[in-house]
Amino acid sequence: MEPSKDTDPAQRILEAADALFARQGYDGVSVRDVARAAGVNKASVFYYYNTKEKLFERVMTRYYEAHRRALQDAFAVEGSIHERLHHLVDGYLDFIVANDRYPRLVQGLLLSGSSELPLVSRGIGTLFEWTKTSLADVAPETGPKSTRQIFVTVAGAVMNYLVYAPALASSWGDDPLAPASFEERRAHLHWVVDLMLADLDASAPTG
Amino acid sequence: MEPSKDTDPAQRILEAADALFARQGYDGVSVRDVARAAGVNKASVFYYYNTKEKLFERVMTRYYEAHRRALQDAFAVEGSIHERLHHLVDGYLDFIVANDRYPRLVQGLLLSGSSELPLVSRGIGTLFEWTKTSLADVAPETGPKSTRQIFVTVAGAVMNYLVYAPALASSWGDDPLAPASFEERRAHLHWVVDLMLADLDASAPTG
Amino acid sequence: MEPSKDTDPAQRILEAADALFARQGYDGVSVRDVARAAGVNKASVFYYYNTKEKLFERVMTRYYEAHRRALQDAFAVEGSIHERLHHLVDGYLDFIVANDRYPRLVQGLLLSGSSELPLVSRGIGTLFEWTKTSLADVAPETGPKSTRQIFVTVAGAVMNYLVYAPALASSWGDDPLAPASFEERRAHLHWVVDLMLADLDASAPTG
Amino acid sequence: MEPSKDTDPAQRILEAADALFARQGYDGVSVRDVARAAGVNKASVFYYYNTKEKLFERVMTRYYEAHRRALQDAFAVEGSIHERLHHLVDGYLDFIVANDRYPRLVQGLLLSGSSELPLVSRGIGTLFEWTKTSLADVAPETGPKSTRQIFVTVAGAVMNYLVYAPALASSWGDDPLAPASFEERRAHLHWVVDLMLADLDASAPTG
DNA sequence: GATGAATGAGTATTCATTCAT
DNA sequence: TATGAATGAATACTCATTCAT
Repeated sequence: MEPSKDTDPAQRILEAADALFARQGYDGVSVRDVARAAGVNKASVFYYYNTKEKLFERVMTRYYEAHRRALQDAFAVEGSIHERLHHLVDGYLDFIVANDRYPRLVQGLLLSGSSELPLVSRGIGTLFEWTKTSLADVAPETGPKSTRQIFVTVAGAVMNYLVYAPALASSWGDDPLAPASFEERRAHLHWVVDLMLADLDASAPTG
Repeated sequence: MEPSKDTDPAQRILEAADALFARQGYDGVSVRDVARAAGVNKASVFYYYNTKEKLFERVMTRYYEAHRRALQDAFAVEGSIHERLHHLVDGYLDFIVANDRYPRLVQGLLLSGSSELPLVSRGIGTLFEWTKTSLADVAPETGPKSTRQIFVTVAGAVMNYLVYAPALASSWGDDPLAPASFEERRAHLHWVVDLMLADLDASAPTG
Repeated sequence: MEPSKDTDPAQRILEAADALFARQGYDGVSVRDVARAAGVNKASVFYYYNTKEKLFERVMTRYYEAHRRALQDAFAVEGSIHERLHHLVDGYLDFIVANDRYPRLVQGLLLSGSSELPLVSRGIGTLFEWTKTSLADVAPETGPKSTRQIFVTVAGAVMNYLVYAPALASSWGDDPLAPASFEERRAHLHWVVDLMLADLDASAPTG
Repeated sequence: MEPSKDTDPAQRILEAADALFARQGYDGVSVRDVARAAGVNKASVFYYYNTKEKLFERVMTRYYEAHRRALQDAFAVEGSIHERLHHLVDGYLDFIVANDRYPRLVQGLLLSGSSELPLVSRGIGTLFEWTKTSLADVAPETGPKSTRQIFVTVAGAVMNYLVYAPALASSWGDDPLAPASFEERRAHLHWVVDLMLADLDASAPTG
């Protein structure tokens, strides 16, 4: 947990900021906290990142990049709609598992009314567009079974799991953050997606 | 939105705090902000609520109360499992629509690592227990189709809609906060719940 | 320790203020503290005593009165110089024992550079004059054996005992505030006074 | 008295705090006062000393150190009991004269019921132990002529002189803080100590 | 006679940020 | 490249006091 003194200070600062922002939110973290956690002087944080806000942006930008790449890869796979959607969900979930601070950071942003909100919106928008493309022939544009409703449900089901986990831990049984729980979650999401797709196929066999 | 000078100042403070905490989060709001928004002296906030934290607790307690009542009523309805679950989802959604700041407040709490977390956990836990009772004969305790997975998905689908709304607005088409959108959302949730219940019935025809 | 609700509120306030000022000093006590300890509304303190400062003055005035009376009585006794001085010391000590908050209050005043200082000075001055009268034929006006030096030593020896007591308790053995300790102190003071008087008699047998 | 702008700010702050705390007591001094008196920004006080309390502790610690050294030196001197006690009194008095704020600071502490009280107690306790050692063969452990009674009288006679001085000034004649007055005081204390020792020798001729 | 409500001025402390070195 | 020193503005909170009732 101690910052290894021999790595790039800029990197150490970024990593410390990442962890702290995810745990306590933007307002809950002071530059002093970050500096201490990174094992550098407070002024160094400003030396490398100019302002607290820009530091936060850098933390987020890394994730946006990784997020975009992960979903692009997942989307690029060939196959049936079922297969492609499963891939998308899996890719999303894998990304979240590998970057488990991301959901908390994004939600924090969503709640703060920050000026960064457009960036998040754009990220979500892109994902939404891909989903729309995937489901174009299957789901309607509006209505209870519309892509947009499905999207919110599934995206929320992926993201929210991580945010709710601490509050669920007590009534949950197993640790919701243990690998086994993640696999159960993945299977659950596949089940839900399959149910929706099957019903869409059945009710609109025209596509 | 301007505070009507002739209503109870304690109430005006509470309402202002409610709005501000929901919009900017606990750390993002200063007592000065609250006082200004309520049109009272800063010291008056302390006169009525002693500390910022207690003020926040009062804001939350009101919601917890209302939340509990809403769900209790929804749960008390007789009928088949389908009907009862629909009622539960409807009650939840109605509550959220009527108290549209609540999801943001709760999420803010979940993200801040605040000391109030246990209170939220308890609230979520209660709701989880009711869901478990409702689904006792239908869904297993663990696995992809378990009550706990269904619970996270459905509860998240209800709560998150409000949190994501601002980020979705641009790629959404209609305003996600318009009454019509809420009804579409409600129908969607019913659809999803029905799909899951139907599949559970089919795969475990014991009920 | 609870204030008996049926006594005069003005009295209850005065008593509470007395105890608190003695324990925590003027600045260490808030009007809220006094009101709470007296079991009255904060505004009542102002109703009866106008300001915190005037309340403090009232607390002190009571003591000045009692102090003056006690010493006057002690001084009025006929007899030899030895006897009169013993009486003075005894009267002083009795007064202190009966009003054990007084030394702390006076010292607090002395240290605060308060505007009440002249009042204290006057009280001490009176006592000094009496002592001077008593010793007029025995002790010189200046020098190591002067009345003024004797006065400071003896007065300080009486007053300070109460102020140092809490700090002494640990290395003392017995409780310095127990009655037996007070009697030991009294005997000690008599011893010291007698030693000084005897020496004065011996060295200046002219009086 | 004006802070010379070119000396170490930390030192200037300490010196200003020292003077102010001695004059007005801990509660009577605000950090703003200290900063202004030291000619630095208010935040600088916290930069150097973290909290008002720690600043105060630093002020006191310096004195404790000096106090301890002064008395240790005074005690280390060889000679008869008379000589050693004279040295102790002289050392104490010299220290007080050189550090004339110390008595007021200590008394302020004694009167505030502060949490630092144990530190003062320890300081006084050490001095008491030395006195006990010095008088072991001469004075009893309890009773009117006991070391503990002598200690309180003499220590109080030294310390209190400085605290009473302002209140005495008017009825005193000369300025009690003038060097000549201090020498008169010193001689007086020697006289008193000698009287007590002589009497102890006479009544218990074992030494 | 007594008090609930209200407040302006003040408290200690934290913060993001700048800058000389 | 890195940092110790310094600060203006803000923070939560307390206080003695006033006043309408």
